[in-house]
Amino acid sequence: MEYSEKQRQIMDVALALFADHGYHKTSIRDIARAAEVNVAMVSYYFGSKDKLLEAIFIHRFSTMREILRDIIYEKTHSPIEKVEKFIDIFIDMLVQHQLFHRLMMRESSVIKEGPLFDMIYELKTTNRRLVEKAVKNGQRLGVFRKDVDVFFMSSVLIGSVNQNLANHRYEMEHTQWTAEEKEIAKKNRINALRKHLKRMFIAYLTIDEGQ
Amino acid sequence: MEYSEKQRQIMDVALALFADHGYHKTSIRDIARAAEVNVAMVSYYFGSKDKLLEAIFIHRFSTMREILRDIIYEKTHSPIEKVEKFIDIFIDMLVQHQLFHRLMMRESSVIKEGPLFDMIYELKTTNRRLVEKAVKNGQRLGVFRKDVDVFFMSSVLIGSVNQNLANHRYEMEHTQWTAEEKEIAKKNRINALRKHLKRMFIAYLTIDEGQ
DNA sequence: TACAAAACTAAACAAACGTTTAATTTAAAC
DNA sequence: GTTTAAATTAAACGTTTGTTTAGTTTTGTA
Repeated sequence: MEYSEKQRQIMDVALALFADHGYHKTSIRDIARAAEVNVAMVSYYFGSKDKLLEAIFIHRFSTMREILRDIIYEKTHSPIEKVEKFIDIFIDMLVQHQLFHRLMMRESSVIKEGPLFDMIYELKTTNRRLVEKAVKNGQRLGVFRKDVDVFFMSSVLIGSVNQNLANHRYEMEHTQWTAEEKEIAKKNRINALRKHLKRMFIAYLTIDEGQ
Repeated sequence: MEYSEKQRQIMDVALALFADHGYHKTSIRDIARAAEVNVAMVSYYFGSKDKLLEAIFIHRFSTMREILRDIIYEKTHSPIEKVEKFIDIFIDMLVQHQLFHRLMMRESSVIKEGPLFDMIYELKTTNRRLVEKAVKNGQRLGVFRKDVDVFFMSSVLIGSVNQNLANHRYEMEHTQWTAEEKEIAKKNRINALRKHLKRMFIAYLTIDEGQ
């Protein structure tokens, strides 16, 4: 699916507004105003507001799919390195697509059917399968323990990163830092997130039960 | 603040609809129909739709505040037991108030000011302070490591539980189990969540760096 | 029973919503 | 330069929205 510059402009503006104020709170007139186009253009190009959301999802999903697919082909030496690499790529992905990620997380709690539901379901399943693959690899090599809950692990991965970013945004609302200071604080926070998430996962995966 | 039976009925119905379909997607007429009252009653009792949401938040928050406050007075023997107890109470709280928790999580991403923002901010801060207290206690007794990131830990706690419950709901949409079977599956899932979350936290808190 | 306050109702309100229409401008092709 | 299709516009469409009004019923009190 190819989009003209104007179509992409509408999609980008809509994504930002949807992420900031929610899908239903954002009106087509809000989008048109921010994108500096006529209100009729959204229907003209995308058919409807729902279809616009769907177009945004399809567009962003194809990128995320590629990133997740690339994780498999990452050549690493040990199972631990593989887990660390996985976490790095995963965090990079969510940070890079943070607006879309926020939108998806928010709407996923009320979407119960249709193409968007299927896409989100696919993403969650893919994510879980990749975690499972990495875990089983480590188990086969005798590095990881046997009784690891993959459902739990994938929940922790996406849930922790998501909550960490959300909390950080919340705290930033209370500060009066400059944009530059906020950028530095964000980088530090993400680096801390990487470090502790890796440590926590590896501790959970390798620790001996016999205490 | 005391509410009559009818007022509580409206609040309960509204909470369920808000949690299931989102605040902005749910109309006052939807609420009135489900609660079997006249549309004007919502404005009559609560003033406006926003105030109704606020009333729901205030009402549920007072309960959650009490639960979190009780955690401090939990008498336990060791720091590890304290962490385990904390996780148990926390999960109990989110499961018991799962509708409200879903609503709060969803709306917290778009609420940027006002009384609801302040309440959510307070809850996050309280939660983090309690985690900090438990961690420092363990550090003082030489059981936990020194370089623990409390911001990270509180994010992992709420994020993991939230994501786990959300994923479980997502998977349930695809099955055709009976209500009873779903209830059993849910219980099992929550028990697994308890077990693995405790194990993971304790592994992260106690493991030696010198590997 | 009389009365005042509270509870409740149907109807109407203006505003905002997503979408469509009909007309006009722009761009491309011949 | 003419023609044809695409892009763009302002205006209007019918619904739905949250809220208010004005009137009725119920309830509690003296």
